[in-house]
Amino acid sequence: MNLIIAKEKENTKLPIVMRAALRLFMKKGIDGTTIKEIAREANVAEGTLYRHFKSKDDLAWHLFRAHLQQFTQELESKVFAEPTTEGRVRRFVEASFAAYESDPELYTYLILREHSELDKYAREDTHPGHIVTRIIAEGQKSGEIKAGDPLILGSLFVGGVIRVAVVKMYGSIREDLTKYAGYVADSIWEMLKFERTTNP
Amino acid sequence: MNLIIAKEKENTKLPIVMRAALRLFMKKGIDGTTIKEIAREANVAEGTLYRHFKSKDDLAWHLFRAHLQQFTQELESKVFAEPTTEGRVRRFVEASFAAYESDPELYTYLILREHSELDKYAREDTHPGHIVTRIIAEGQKSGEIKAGDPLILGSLFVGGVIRVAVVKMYGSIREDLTKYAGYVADSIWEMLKFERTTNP
Amino acid sequence: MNLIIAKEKENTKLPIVMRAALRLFMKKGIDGTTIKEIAREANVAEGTLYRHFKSKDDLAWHLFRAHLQQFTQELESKVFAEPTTEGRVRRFVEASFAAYESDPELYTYLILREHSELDKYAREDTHPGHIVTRIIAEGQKSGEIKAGDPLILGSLFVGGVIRVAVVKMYGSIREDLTKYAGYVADSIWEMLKFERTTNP
Amino acid sequence: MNLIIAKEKENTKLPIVMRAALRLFMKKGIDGTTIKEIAREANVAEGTLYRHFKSKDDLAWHLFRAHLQQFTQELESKVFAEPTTEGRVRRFVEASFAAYESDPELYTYLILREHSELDKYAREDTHPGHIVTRIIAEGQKSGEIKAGDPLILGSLFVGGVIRVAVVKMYGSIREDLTKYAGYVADSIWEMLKFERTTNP
DNA sequence: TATGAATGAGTGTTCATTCAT
DNA sequence: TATGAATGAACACTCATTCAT
Repeated sequence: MNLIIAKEKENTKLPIVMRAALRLFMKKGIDGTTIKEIAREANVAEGTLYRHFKSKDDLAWHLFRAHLQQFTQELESKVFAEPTTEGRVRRFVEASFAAYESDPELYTYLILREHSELDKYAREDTHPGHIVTRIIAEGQKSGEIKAGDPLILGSLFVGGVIRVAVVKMYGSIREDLTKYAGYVADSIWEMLKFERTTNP
Repeated sequence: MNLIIAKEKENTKLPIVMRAALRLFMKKGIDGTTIKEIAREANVAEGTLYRHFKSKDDLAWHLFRAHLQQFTQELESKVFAEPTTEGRVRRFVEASFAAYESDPELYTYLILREHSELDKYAREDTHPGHIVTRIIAEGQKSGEIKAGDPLILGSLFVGGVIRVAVVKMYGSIREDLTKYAGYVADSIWEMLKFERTTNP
Repeated sequence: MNLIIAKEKENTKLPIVMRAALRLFMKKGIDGTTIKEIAREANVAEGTLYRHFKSKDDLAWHLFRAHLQQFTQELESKVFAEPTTEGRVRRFVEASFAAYESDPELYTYLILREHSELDKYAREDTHPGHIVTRIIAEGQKSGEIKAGDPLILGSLFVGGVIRVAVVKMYGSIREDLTKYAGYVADSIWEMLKFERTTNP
Repeated sequence: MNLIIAKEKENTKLPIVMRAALRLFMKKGIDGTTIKEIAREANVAEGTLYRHFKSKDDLAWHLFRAHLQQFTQELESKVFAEPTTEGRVRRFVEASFAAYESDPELYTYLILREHSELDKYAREDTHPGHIVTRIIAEGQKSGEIKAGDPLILGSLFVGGVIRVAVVKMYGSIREDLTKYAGYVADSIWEMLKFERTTNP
């Protein structure tokens, strides 16, 4: 997981600018970050930003949209490569935690922070929450997952995964999240699975 | 659940101002909201705000801190009035959903939005996540909850609850959340409970 | 001839700001004048301008439109109070020169400078040129003025008057323009009048 | 009448750049036009402009000065080739209108627009107004033109000619100006000529 | 000669805050 | 207590100009 847009124009200052903006947006929010700060963090003149983006909002939006889309697509293809629902749940958790660890700044910006500044653009349609809903819905059809509104079950699932990452982000967890992936996946599976009544 | 500070001085413009600020902060973030907007929303002159608060930050912080503390305390006493862990889980879910429904603006401001602007003040110590961690830890001691890092299990628990509220906030859920409380509590309990092996 | 808008709110800094802006716009053009300069000239903070006008353009436009309209209306009523066409021509010249001398800054801003910045708004409809065209047209109908396109004759008339003021503005003329009014009116009248062929 | 500087180096991008700048300066003023816009209009990179001109001001000034000088000189020699004053007046009007029609953009830039941005350079010395003043002065000496301040009479003369062109520029006149040259010249001559009293 | 990314001083504008009324 | 005009530092953004390629 890495800044994809930045790779297009590698011989300009674009990647440096994007990484600087990402770091600051993540830490202080979009409204809370000034152009001056981004320029300073990137060791670049203020005007340089405007060669690549029409406005600060445009920068924030590109950073958000393109990467979230890519992340969600990769996640989706990984997850649905698994045949069983239980395997899919496990994969989702593993891939999410791996993504966090491989680029905590980007993952935090995309998934963990609520950017009310971006509400004016539609934000929900590419969220990984949709993948989870699909896992649930298909699992219910095949009888692997218990009955219930997929939106609710999906929220319990994805909310748990996100929250673990948030707690790590705030510093309460020291170890690599991937260490917990198995345990987390098992726990979530207990919640979702269709309980076959055992015979007397 | 109601704006308590506001009740202290009912004959001034304070409650109107606070409610206006809350609504705007929730919708557009703290940095994204201007004093002018708050004044306009409250039908008050700009200077008037400074009779009641030292600064915009002060307003945001009071709004946040006092209500979060009150909310967390009420929640804690309700939850631990229950003797069994399963009952506590149920109570937590019910009270959270009820709080959302009784004042969605306040709940969103306190719990659902990440306010990076408030990071300068400590924010974690009064979060309902702490209640959950305590439920888990005590439940493990009494053998009702399965083994595992309470921080992780607590995150799965509280993350699920929060996520359901977020999804409702974004408009994907129509019904009153309290309708789902039982189902959600059951599901979470499946995830947390100590599994007694049924057979010899 | 004086700043009319400014009179509405005499206890604010509005009149000072308008006069300062007028002076600078006249001297350096609208685009060539900065907000900082206006503020400095008016001994006022930059932000103050924005309490009274939405933008620099808005200021320039109000300054232009309202005063041009008032000037044109006053001129029109003065001119058409005269019964004869020759009297009207004389009145137009006198009133124009008097207006220049009573407030050269305002007259220059309104009439003498071409503000390409204001082209986006319609500019022609309230110009004194329209008065002149009407004088000509009515004079032709009554037989006092010779035949010919009123637009052309009107342009010769008003262009001459304007040019005299421009030359004075650039400093080539020392005396008060009103001194020349009679001579100028006579000259223009020679150009416009219907020439009765004198009998042998 | 054509862009002469442009002809010097016909194999470079210079003429295209100058024509583009002229068009934009005329439409939006010098301050109102950016280097980026000129470059875009000329299909040239921004940096390219600086091969040919030291600065934007330099470009504007060259465009103005060289062409105005050439225009004025041509006009002057045409006018004073005429022996009679009445012929000179006629020639001045004809040549001015012909110049407008052959290159309205250039004529507008040179004569019709007031460029306060160029005030820092002396602007008056090559203006066609000077030709007119000379026509008047010589005509008075020879008894063909009536008494009066040549500056005033000249302003009435040249102001009329300019105003007709301005009105055409703003679109109120449809026909070719040269069609009106005779009528305009006659009218102006009525205003200027020495009136011989016809009878005893 | 031509390019266009980079620069940074400067622009118009915003906005939290102050203060005379 | 309440007002809203005034403030000025800070903001997002522009643009003439430079420079490595």
